[in-house]
Amino acid sequence: MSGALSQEDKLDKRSPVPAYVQLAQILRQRISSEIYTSGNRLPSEAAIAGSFKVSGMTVRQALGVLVNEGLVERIQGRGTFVKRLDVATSCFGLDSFRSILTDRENVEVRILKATVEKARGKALEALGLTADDPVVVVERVILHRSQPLTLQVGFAVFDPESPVVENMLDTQVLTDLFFQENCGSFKKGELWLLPDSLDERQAALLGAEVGENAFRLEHIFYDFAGRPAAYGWFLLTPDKMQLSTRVGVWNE
Amino acid sequence: MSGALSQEDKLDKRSPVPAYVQLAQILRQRISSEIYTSGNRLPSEAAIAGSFKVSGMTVRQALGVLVNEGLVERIQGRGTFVKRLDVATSCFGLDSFRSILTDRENVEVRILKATVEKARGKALEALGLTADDPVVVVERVILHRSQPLTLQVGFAVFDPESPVVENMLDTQVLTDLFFQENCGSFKKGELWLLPDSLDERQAALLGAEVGENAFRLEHIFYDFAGRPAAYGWFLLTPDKMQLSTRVGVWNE
DNA sequence: AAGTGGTCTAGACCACCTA
DNA sequence: AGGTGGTCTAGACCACTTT
Repeated sequence: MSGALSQEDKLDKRSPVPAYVQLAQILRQRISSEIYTSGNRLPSEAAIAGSFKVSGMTVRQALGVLVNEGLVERIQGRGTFVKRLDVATSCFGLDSFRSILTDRENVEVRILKATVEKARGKALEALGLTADDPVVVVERVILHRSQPLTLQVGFAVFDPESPVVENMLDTQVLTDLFFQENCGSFKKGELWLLPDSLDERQAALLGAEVGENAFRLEHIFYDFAGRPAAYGWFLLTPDKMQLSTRVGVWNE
Repeated sequence: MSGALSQEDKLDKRSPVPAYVQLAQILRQRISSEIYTSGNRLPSEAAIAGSFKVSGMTVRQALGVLVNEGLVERIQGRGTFVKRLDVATSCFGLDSFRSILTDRENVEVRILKATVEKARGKALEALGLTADDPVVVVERVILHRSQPLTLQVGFAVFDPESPVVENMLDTQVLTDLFFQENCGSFKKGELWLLPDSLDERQAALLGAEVGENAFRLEHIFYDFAGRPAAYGWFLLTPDKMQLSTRVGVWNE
């Protein structure tokens, strides 16, 4: 067994796999097999560089990979340490939602409502408007393979000269936030995730049961002048958007 | 105005702020002010290095910062491009939950139940046991400033020699996953986030209303042999764990 | 004082893309 | 062929921590 180990403990410099990736992999395995143990120090950069006969920069790059994976922590003047599992540093991505939306030929958008109304409630506040300013309101159901995927409600400041209004009325725009194809008009955005449950109308539109638990994904986007320009939310049942994340050593 | 701009377009090499951070900031502002626009190419590494009189490595480091922020994308052979806003690349962290749990002097754990039972249902499946194998079941309420924060239910394989069982019965262990102080016994873990609503008992324990929407944070942890060792979940109302994230240019 | 990681230089060669 | 980013070297100096 130690033969197999020492074999993996050398870098193949002719390999197309970069040296720093190979090195990261070796160090990852040493963490996984408790050669380097939780809370303890790894050898110094110089020591690793010497033992693998690579430059300091290559070691640094390999350790950077492990830092990004949350496996180690580097402290100036002290060293590089194996991190303990830390649930709170993990984060939940929207990949499963995106993977459905990017399947474009099977996605269909059905407009339920597209009107100009007087602003009130949360949309008024989020968009920084004064009472009764006009806002564009759009409500859509997005379907995937003819099955309801999500109900989307959006509000935008009504400004006939703004491209945002055009975009709001376009069937594509909000899916484009995910398709990443037509969203140069926003500088930044903020998103919130909330637990919710479906009322009668929402359940009917999504083909789900009344009271069923769902995610509510709220969003607000700002234009390049820094003004809030679009506010709204998506309603999604959790089978349509699985949120999961991993911590610790998975890529051994 | 152009005077102010050109002033910021030089690096202060005597500053304690690293050159690559200053450079990233300048490039970020150029994206924010649409000097570099969505979808278009930035100057090449060599061009940036020349105009700021730094080495290629410093430019590379600065661009790496912007890549991590999701502002630009680098494509080998083509160049570095300003990314359009992309909701689906953002992710939700558990910082707000952690910030409460790490306020240790105000956190209190109240054990509701700690028994050994026969495995069944989801815990049996998650832990890879066969029917009626014994499992440790622990149920707790965690309070912050004497207010109920979360209800936690955990299952662990019953193995008298395993430190996990000891830990499960310890009032501290699962909060330690967050405190990051006593979790060297797990190699990896997986987490799921789900929308849920509180039943009568849960609502009473959490001082909330029956049917109120809540997050359910499920977790499973594996020991260094790769075996599932602990499964369970947290129930939390969204006021106790705000999940938000940002995309685009925020640090101008 | 010695050891650690953090920044930075000034090159080199390669893989990839576009023309 | 020429330009782009990706990897890598072999150093240098600095800031920080520990002894």
